[in-house]
Amino acid sequence: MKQTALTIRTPEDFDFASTLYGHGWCTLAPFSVDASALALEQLIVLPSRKLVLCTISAGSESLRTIARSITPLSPSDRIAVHRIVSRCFRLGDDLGPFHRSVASEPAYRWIADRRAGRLLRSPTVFEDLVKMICTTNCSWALTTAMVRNLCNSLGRSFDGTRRAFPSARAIAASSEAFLRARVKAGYRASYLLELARSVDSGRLDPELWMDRSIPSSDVYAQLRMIKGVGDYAAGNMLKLLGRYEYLGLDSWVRAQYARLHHGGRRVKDSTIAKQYRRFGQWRGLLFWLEMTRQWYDSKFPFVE
DNA sequence: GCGTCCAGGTCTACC
DNA sequence: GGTAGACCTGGACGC
Repeated sequence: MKQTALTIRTPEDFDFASTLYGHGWCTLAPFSVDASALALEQLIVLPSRKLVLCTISAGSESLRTIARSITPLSPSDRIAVHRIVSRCFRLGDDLGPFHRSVASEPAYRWIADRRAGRLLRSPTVFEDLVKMICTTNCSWALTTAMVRNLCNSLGRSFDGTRRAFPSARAIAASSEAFLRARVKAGYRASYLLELARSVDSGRLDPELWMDRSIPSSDVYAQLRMIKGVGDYAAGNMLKLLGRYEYLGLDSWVRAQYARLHHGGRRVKDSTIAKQYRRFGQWRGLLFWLEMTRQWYDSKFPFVE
């Protein structure tokens, strides 16, 4: 096994724990967390098709990344690791305007203080989209099981114990019956298969949504055309694309909003939307952070 | 042990 | 455009 150490510089307003634990993505394979070492383990597939197991932790104004691979990494492989880790940890996102806009309000000053707002994402938009569909209409435990099953049954093996997230081609080559029986995706199986086949054939290229010149409303509309992607999934996909104009409401945040603002009484979605309208392009991010504030005040729920 | 409910929703048919 | 019912799974809960 070859080992390569990389130091990846982070922005001034970056915080490792806030990014790692800001939502549940760190618990979805092929991510895993070593809570005692405060490190993220991530198995990634490079453009050269090499598999690299990365252990990422906080350094001094940097991410300390140990990359393990079967064969040595070439200079272009090292650049690819740097690019993928930076993308997952949202190092290129400029949250300065957001932090400055909320710092003037006492209730939200903690967001800038905690350098919160970077939501961990996967190496590809396709991977995030598959995972997002797996969060719909089920418990978080089932989501983690479905994603783990996808990796274990269709992902490439690194060392016999760890498997990467499967490519669109690998999922496309499976079948609905397989995705139901082995992945336990249930009725989502047909959605995942159709999505994977669209991406594999080139009919759909989710990476295009990273282009900031495309209006968010257009990306949202394209997401909503995908079977299995409704308001919740589309809204939260946009957050992973760095677009925060949609709230992405689900039963958990609705209940949380009711607890925080209405003594537990449920309110209409339009009431929630009205409450956050004044935060403009940042409303989706501010909403999510307000709903999860207790995680930052006490303990992140994903820490063992 | 068994039945029911519901969880980080979405789709389709129908009105 | 709004709504009812169906849809996989698995854990929690009541009996």
